[in-house]
Amino acid sequence: MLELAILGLLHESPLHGYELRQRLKATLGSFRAFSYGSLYPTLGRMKDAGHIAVDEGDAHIVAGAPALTGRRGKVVYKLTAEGKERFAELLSEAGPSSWEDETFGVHFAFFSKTDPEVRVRILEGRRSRLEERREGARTGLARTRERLDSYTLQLQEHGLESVDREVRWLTELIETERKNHPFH
Amino acid sequence: MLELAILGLLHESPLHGYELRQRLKATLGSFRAFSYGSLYPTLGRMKDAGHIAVDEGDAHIVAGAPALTGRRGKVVYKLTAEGKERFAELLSEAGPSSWEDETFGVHFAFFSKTDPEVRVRILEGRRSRLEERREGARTGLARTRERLDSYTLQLQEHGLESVDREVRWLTELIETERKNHPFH
DNA sequence: ATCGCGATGTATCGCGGCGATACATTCGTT
DNA sequence: AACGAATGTATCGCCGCGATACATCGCGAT
Repeated sequence: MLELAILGLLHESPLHGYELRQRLKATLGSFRAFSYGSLYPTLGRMKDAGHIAVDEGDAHIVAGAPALTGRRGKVVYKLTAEGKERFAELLSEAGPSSWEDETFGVHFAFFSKTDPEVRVRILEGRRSRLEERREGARTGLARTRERLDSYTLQLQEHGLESVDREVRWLTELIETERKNHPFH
Repeated sequence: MLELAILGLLHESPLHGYELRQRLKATLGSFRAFSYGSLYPTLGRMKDAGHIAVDEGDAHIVAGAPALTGRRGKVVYKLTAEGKERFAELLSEAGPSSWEDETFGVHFAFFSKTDPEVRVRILEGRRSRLEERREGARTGLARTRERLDSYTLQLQEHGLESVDREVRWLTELIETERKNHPFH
């Protein structure tokens, strides 16, 4: 999931870790963070997979100095050809079962790079999954309403409203999308 | 976090894993799930910690049968005295820094077992953290508004509205809480 | 009667994200 | 010149997740 975001950002220009995180915050805003504890391991994996390449900045390591462990230079990451392929692949996937919920937001942030048909598919997929979830929750609530104490009840009703709001938001987006791309 | 929920449920009656998960779904509803991949390891940890004890149901293991690895009986978990202490401890913690976001919902679900003063403290803590986050996001958005493409923008604005809604919800809850417990 | 299927039931695996932490450098303010 | 905030790289252990495996049980259809 972070992978998708990183590929998307590097698609525009090479960046090093710190910058990447700033851009991540700016792009995803309030709704998602990503700590360094996610970033660096993910970068490592992507590098191993050959999707990104590193440009070790000026390392400045003085050969003579013994046991000089510190002194790290900036490490700039850039997309490889395989990385671009991978990005396109992830953008079109819309993974029905697995990678859900949070992933949607990340993908949505890169919608302008996504094929219009795929956009609608993803929006509708997300919406129908939320609707399922909502119906399940609704009937569950109706069945157990009496047995729940007031706090649990309030929590669930709040949750339901949130899901409902989300569904309405998605519906608006889908309509707009259809208006702009009337075919499919 | 799951730990808190488990302690809360076992507080009422002993349960085995499957039941526990059903109750988890019923109590937390739409907003949180917890898979078995979380449940069983957590139960294991809690058992090691001495917070719960197991009542191995009728095991039905026939001694004579060689290499009969299968045939598992129900495993019933119940709270120990230490577990009850642990539950009280977790309920009062309200962990300011670390365990946030999702944790709040779980804790809220057990609010009726939480001290009224602590309830208000937790609600206010959650609200102020959300407000911080919101202000950060707001100023960030204002600064970068021009540079963002329309999808990113919509995502962030939707996120902001959601946080706003959440804050309003919390404010209502706090007021109700104060009305019912005018002191503190 | 039995066949199969969905619900009940326990459990593990590897992946990936998280908060905390450590450590080094650079830059602006006092 | 001293100091703290921002910049910068990196790792640690914890925990939750989806997938998967496997076994039993009750029940309705053939």
